[in-house]
Amino acid sequence: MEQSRKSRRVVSRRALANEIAQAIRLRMYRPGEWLRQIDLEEKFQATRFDVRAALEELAVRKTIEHVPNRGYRVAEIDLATYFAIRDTRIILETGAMTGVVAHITEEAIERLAVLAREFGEAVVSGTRIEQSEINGAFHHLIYAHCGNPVLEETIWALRDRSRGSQVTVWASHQALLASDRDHHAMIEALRRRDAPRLAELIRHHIDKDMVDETGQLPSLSA
Amino acid sequence: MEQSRKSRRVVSRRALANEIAQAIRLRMYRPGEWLRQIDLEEKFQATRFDVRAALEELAVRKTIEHVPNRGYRVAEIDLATYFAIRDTRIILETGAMTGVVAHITEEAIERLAVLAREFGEAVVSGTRIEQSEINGAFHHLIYAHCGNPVLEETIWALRDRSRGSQVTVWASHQALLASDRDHHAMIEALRRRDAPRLAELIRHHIDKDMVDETGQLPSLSA
DNA sequence: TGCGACTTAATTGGCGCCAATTATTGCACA
DNA sequence: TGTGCAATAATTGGCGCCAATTAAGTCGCA
Repeated sequence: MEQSRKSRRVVSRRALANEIAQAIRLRMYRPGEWLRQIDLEEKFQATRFDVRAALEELAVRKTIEHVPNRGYRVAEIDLATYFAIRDTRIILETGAMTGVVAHITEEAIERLAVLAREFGEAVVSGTRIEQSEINGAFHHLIYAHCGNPVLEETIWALRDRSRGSQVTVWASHQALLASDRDHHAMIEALRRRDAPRLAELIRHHIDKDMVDETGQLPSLSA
Repeated sequence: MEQSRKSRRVVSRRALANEIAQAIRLRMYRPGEWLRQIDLEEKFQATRFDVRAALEELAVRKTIEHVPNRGYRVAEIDLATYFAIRDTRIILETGAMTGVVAHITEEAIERLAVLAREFGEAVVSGTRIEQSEINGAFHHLIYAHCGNPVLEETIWALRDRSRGSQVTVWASHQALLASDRDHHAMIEALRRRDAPRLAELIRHHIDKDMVDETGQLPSLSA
């Protein structure tokens, strides 16, 4: 009981950074928004020191950006870096597919099928956040089976980095339905252990998710 | 004059971390070696606070590892992560080649040719550190022309991470000579804008540099 | 003489205070 | 009424001190 304050600290070094990252993922903080240290202190029940350490970690991971004497804010990435991240993701995530087909188990594929079904349901009756979380879990589970922890980690870091943008949320219902179809096609390719096909699907998937919504991009070009 | 202390601080946040990273790259600190904060304080003329921030940053970047209440030490990576980094590097660095042949200028290729020649000279009459620096500059210059800053940065981060190992230093003179030949072959392929050939050379280059020396690997398996 | 517990020394790491910087508000003046 | 300047308020960030933890050294005991 009397350790309630202290145990909080022990966990916080990395965990607090992840909690804040999670909050950014869930869009509780929008790109461009300032993260005031005092607010975070009480919101996450942490000391100023821990908050600062967490913010610094996120700044190193490029999830947020640091402006001296101004503070930290959710990185607002421009179109050029946006495409740069997309292209890098394509290289990494397609490159992971040979490993995935080599290592993934039948059980894992079944779990993926369940997630794909859940995503399909969330498309019609779920919130944006639910859709995003299930989609994240789906892809996370795929890359978790590439047999290369470093690759998995690198992929995840880049995905987190691209969240700090307005374009990652699906713009249209059509895009959501297309994503749903992609997921099922991926499972099909996984069952056949067809790495090239999978890579092509992934490439298309990333491309679409990140480009299909250029309709709302003008707000970014400012 | 009176800002001598302060200006030091302004630079330090990121720069001090890079200075320490550089020192690790140059093997002034060996894998497994503890980085004592007091030593770093006077060695780099920084405050304890800055040293700690820099160490934390390097820990986030996985260049060093942090053990609570013990301190920071150069990460001693095991064989499995070693191969994981190698495979991820191959995916990224070969994937960058299409961008490189599309964006690199003739002047840049000439500068690469100069570096390749310098490396060839360093192989016979230079120190290990000189060889390593020229080799780094050569590859850095290549990836600087891939037209994708994010990709370049990711590649560099991974390269830094693999330094924390005994196997990155060239073991044999033969390996050095082979590296030298590879460099010239790369320039040849660059002149012909032959991306597939370049990718194949890079793959072989990484593979060899990192595997050819398994002869001294037993020291790692401990 | 070897092993274990205790004492001492060295190192790390948490945290709060205050200075430095920046944003905001209000006021005077054109 | 609009604009520029000055005072005020709020926020960030540097840093030193000391508690907590760990490693090393020492002594006693079997």
